[in-house]
Amino acid sequence: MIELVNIHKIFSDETRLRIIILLAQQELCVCQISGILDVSQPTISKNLSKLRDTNLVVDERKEKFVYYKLRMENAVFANIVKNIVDTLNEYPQLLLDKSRLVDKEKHLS
Amino acid sequence: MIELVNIHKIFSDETRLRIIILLAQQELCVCQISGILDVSQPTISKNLSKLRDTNLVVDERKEKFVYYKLRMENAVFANIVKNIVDTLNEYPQLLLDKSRLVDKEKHLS
DNA sequence: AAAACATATGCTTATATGTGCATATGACTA
DNA sequence: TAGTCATATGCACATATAAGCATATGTTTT
Repeated sequence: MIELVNIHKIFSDETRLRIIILLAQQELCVCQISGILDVSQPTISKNLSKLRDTNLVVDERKEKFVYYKLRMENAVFANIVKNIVDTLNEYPQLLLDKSRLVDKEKHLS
Repeated sequence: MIELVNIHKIFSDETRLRIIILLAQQELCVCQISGILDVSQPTISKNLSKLRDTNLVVDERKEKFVYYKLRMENAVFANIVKNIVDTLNEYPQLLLDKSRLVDKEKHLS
């Protein structure tokens, strides 16, 4: 019950929601998320810490960067993420974030 | 996007969550909810007001009582409610609330 | 080893939010 | 029409939470 409430609290912040949906596309490091969402590095870092504390992401260092990826073990969490991703067209901001991610990926190739 | 966040805020409070799941069983008046959940009347009333302001419940007066029932038009909201109701066994408090509701109904017959 | 860089964290401030208590409101009833 | 009852609301208070800024931490690279 408390866990149920806490999961919904996680989605009750716009910044955190945007981070989660970005990570639903692929794993990313702090500076990539900060750049794509145009949100300060400490804000991203703190939100990711909260997600890690709730066991909703895992982090892994690769050279200079710390990459975060979603953990989908929690069924409630996974369902909510899936529902949002499946209806992404309804959320312009999330679509924009996703397109920015894709653009940045292109520049790498 | 903001609406998405607001829906999740609705579920981010234990009292409100309990009210919603109770109402998922049947429509109820303020004093019934207050009695079943053992939460003060003003608290129940304020939470119901918030739900009404978000268009998630409707109220209807019948004699001395004001009955509230869920509105299921919002797909995001409806999905979350359904997921919780479908896995109610995982949430002892919600099961207890439901059993208290059933008990009170029995006394009426 | 030192410098540079990515990330994490402490502190502060602003704001939001939940509840208790008292009381207002408004409809039903005698 | 008064009184009673169910519900709503205003105010005060406590708490939670998000973000900014500065800076600490720790790893990599030269």
